[in-house]
Amino acid sequence: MRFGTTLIPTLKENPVEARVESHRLMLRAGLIRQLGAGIYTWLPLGLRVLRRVEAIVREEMDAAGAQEILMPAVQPAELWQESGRWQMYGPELLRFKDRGGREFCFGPTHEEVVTDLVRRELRSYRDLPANFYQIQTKFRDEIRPRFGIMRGREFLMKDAYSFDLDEEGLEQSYRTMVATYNRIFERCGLRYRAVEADTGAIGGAFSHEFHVLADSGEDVIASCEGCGYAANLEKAEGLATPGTLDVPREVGPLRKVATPGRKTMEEVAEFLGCPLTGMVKSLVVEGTQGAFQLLLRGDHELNLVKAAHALGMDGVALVDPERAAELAGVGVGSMGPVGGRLPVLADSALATLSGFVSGANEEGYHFVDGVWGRDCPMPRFVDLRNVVAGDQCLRCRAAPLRLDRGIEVGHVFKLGDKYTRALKVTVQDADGKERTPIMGCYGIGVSRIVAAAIEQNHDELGIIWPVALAPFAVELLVVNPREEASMQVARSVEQGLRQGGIEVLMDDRDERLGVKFKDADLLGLPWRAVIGGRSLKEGAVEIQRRGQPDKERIALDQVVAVLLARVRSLDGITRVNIHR
RNA sequence: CGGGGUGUAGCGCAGUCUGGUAGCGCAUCGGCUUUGGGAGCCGAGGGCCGGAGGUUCAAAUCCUCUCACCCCGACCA
Repeated sequence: MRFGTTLIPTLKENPVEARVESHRLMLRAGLIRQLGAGIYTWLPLGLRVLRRVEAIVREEMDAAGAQEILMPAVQPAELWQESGRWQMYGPELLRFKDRGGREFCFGPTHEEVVTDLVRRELRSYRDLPANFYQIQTKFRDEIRPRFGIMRGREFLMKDAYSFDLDEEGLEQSYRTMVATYNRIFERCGLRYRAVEADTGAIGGAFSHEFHVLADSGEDVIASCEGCGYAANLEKAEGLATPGTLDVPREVGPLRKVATPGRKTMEEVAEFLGCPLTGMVKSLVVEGTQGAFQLLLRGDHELNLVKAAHALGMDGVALVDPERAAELAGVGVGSMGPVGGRLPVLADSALATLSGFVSGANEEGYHFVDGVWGRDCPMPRFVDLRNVVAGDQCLRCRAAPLRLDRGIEVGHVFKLGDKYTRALKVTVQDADGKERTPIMGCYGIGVSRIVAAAIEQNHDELGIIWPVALAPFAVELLVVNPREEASMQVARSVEQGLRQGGIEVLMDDRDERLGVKFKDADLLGLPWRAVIGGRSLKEGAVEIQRRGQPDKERIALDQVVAVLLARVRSLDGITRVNIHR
């Protein structure tokens, strides 16, 4: 492909609206253009990357025995009413009517459609297991789209749905998908981590997320360097590092001390000379089952997902200070477990505390030397907090947890019979009895992978594509395209590489050299070959790996062979063909 | 949804407070020079000032309404 005749509108300046590197670079390198909030056009170069991700996903899904289909993006409301999600889904679901006034939505996901398909077409246990997937444009009317492609409203997703007769079958399907996902992200050349995840409202037993590691990631994931345990922050459990009061000791009687004007944990800790780890923090949450006072160690953070689970609610929210004061009968800076009026739940890390400091449920006072069971009823201790770096791993108890930031690019989970039951799907088993199949569902954010790959692979000059995803493996940079001799060399190298199965981008623009170099750095193709100028005079072509400082001169008759070998060996990754 | 902000040439912005009929840099087009890291000089083209209504002799500028987009906080591939 020729640079000069392709729409690659690179930008010299940084777009003001882009806050993360991937968004900036995708705009600057001319991969995408914004049409509306969270809605983007993919330009030729960006589309090629998208197609590469798709191709890898397809190959691996097909190899795993999944069948590709393509379901409608527009879905009738009836199906969603049947599953109950028409009411449940909320404003994120884009709804509209056709000319006849019939209601539809633009699919944010396709459980209903695929389940409907299966109920119509599959009759027998012999039709199972089955796994259908598609690569489809989805739309979710996000509260706040941001970071460009990373959190757009319209996005490209691979979604797959497995159907099995029983739990063992589902387990097998699930394992296959986890293995497939590992291969997919490895082939993409990304540094990623698979982590255990919360199953959310659907409540299935098992769920994993796949995160591309990047400092700018919106999610936090915890992992153990000893045993390999990894989970997202919502789910991760750890053993808190003991504080100074976590040792059995003689504790005097409960004392009430004046702490005028001290509200925050830090203020009280400093005033009383007590470590944060010896303090009990009270937070008020409210949900469908009412309000509760949650207790955490002074240095810990509440995890709302865990709180909801512990309280048996779908979700809970931290209430604002006014509401908290109203519910607890005392201001937020003065609450404590001793003599409070709300039902209490305590974080496990508090169980070993002897002689804690807490609010006295009286404005301007705190209690010192509180003891569970003596000064207040023994609370129920459960995991309520976010782990912090350095907590001990609960699985192996031999190594600390570390925290990293990640971008969620894949999610697999066991759905169970939620949809097959709601839509009354049955197949006959070997005994002729009707059985309800159980489902697994498996998503990959295809377009998000493109952004995540850039987020993970760039420098101050531009993108540094992993070979597997690069829109082209090689850029041929023609120093002076008006020199017929240069162009002849360029064309023959281009042809040689193409015959070797590698597509190239030839920058044949009549631009100043500096412009072409800058654009080459920005686009970030893995190899750059400079044709012309001083090297060509010596019968050579200069090649350079993007991101590496050293340049090599290769004799003209060797260029094609060398580049082919280099591209094929890079990262040990085979590039797949994206066209036809 | 709440809070803040911006819409003026393809991009980035000034002009708005204090009304007088639109400007700068980059990009584009032409010419000359230059040619291994975003060139220099000369010249040119391009703007219903987001939209609608109002005030005024006169509106990018003041008023009202509206639309879009961006940013900051609670949600998710």
